[in-house]
This record gives sequence, structure tokens and C-alpha cells, in this order.
Amino acid sequence: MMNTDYSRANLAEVLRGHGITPTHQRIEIAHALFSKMAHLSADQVLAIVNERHAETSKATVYNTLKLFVESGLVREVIVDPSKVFFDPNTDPHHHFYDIETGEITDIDAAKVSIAGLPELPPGKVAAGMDVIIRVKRAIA
Amino acid sequence: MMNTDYSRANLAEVLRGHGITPTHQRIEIAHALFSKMAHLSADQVLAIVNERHAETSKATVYNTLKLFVESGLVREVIVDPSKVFFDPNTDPHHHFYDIETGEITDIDAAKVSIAGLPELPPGKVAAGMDVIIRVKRAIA
DNA sequence: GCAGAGGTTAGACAGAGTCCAATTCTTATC
DNA sequence: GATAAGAATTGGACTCTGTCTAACCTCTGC
Repeated sequence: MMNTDYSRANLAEVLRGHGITPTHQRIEIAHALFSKMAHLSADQVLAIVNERHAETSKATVYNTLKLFVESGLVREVIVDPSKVFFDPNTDPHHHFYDIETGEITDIDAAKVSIAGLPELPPGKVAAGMDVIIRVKRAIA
Repeated sequence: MMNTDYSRANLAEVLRGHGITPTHQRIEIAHALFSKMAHLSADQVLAIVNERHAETSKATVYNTLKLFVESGLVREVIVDPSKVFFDPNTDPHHHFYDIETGEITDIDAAKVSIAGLPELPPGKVAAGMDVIIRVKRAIA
């Protein structure tokens, strides 16, 4: 996991480290995701980035989020139709999604196991797999 | 689980048994779902129902699928934004979704366990919970 | 500092799903 | 079988995410 320095200068280095040219817009989008350390939708990212001055277009936000997902900087969490969130925590973990409140809760990957799968020994779900458990009420 | 008689007459009875007024359109939608016993999208249901003669509107298909989900007749399987499927198999089970091929595979509910949750003893996920595991390649 | 690849942009577009007011159907009652 | 009232259906306009495009801008290596 990356360190906790969310300065623009450090974020630029993080992007370079992932082979991503650090432009203004990309740094602002990374800052929005990492400084909040929350599950954000594309729309929320767009709003945060343009809070003070409109400086980033919708197309760029979508392009950049896609790029970040491809390079492993953030994860995509799909919880509902037209509710895609981007999660800056790329440690192996999964999610509860409360279909009543819309709340998302992280679950340790080690807590989810699927029997009978050689690729996925019980007690550990392979990294990169995305387990979304939709519940009626958040269970902490 | 309901029996395997998918005649219109029997489907009408099944709908009544769930407190649903059996209209022509609803019976046709139920027939599409149960006779195929497959994961269908709203769009696919609309196409199947109007195969011979256009007789059911988009609004009705959406209304009816929502109604069926609420009354427990089918399950909603959300695999991707703008990829929602309706599953006539309401037995407790979960899904693998192959993000490369789009293929959906059923998994026995008993094979998925989440440790540390009193409501969900290991080895069995509570009915009504919906576990969607997104993988890169279908694992049978 | 230049060239050019790569990044950004506004706005048009696409597809899934929702909403609405008018119309049609179902069903309970007679 | 006719009737009335509530329930269901309809088409079309609308919304919301997300994609695409073609022109323009910016970053980087030389």
C-alpha cells in the first residue's frame, strides 16, 4: 500500500511510479480519492475536483479513473446498476453493500472463503477478485 | 422452488399464489424467465416477449420484473453497471461473473462462507444475501 | 525551444431505466 | 353477462451514466 503523504508532489511521484504522466487533472483526481480514502463515484470525483474552479471535464474524470483502475492504483466496486465506486484501498478485501442505505463496508479478504476451488484455498480469496455481498442491513 | 410445469395456466396460479394479478403480459414475462431457466436481462425479456407480436411495453417489463423481485419470484443479479440479470432460480446460491466473457456461473451457497459474522455461520450464507464474485475467467 | 505524442475538452451521442397521463384490462358484485 | 372501480398497461418524453469525437493544449525528450 502507498504511504500516507497525499501532497500533490508526492502524488505526482506515485503516478510516475505507475507509469502515468502526472498532469494537473490526474493529480487532483488522485488527491480527491486518496485524501478522502472513501468509496467515491465518478460523479462525486468530478464534483470534488471542480469544487473551487471548474478545471476538469467529465471525459477526463472517466478516462483517468479507467486509467487508475487499469494500473492498479484504485479498485472499481460495482454495487448497483449505475452505482460504480472507486476505492483507493487496493489491499485484498471485499465489500458489504447495504441495499437499503447504500452504505459500503469493507470486509477482510481472509474472512471470505469459497470451498472447492483449487485457485482459491479456503481462508483466502485471490487478489484481484472482487466479492460484493449485498445485504439488507450493514453488518459490522 | 416451484414445480416444472411452465404452462400459462400454471404460471397464472403461481402468480396468484404470490399475490400477483396474472395479466397476459405478466404471464408471458414469467414464461420467458422460467421456461428458459437462464439469467436474462430486462432487454432480453422484452425481446423474447415481443418475438412474434409486439404486445408488451418496456415500462411493463420493468414494472413486472421489479414486482417479481419484490415478491421473491426471481432474483436480481447485478454483475456490471448496465448489466442487471434476472434469475428465476431463487434457491440460495451465488454467482461467478466472468468480466472477460460476461458468462455467469452459479455457485452453491454452501461453498461461500464469511468468517466472524454471527448472522452468517461459516459454511452457509443467509438466504437473501447476494454474493457476486467477479473473476477474470470462469471457474467451474 | 521544438516537434509530436499524448492529454484534455465541450458537447453530441448512446443505452438503461423511470415517469406520466391517458387508455385498457381484471375482477368482484350483481 | 353487464357494470363499475381499481389496477395494469402504454408510448413517449425524460433522466442519468458513461462514451465518443475531433479540435485544441501540454508535457517531455531531444
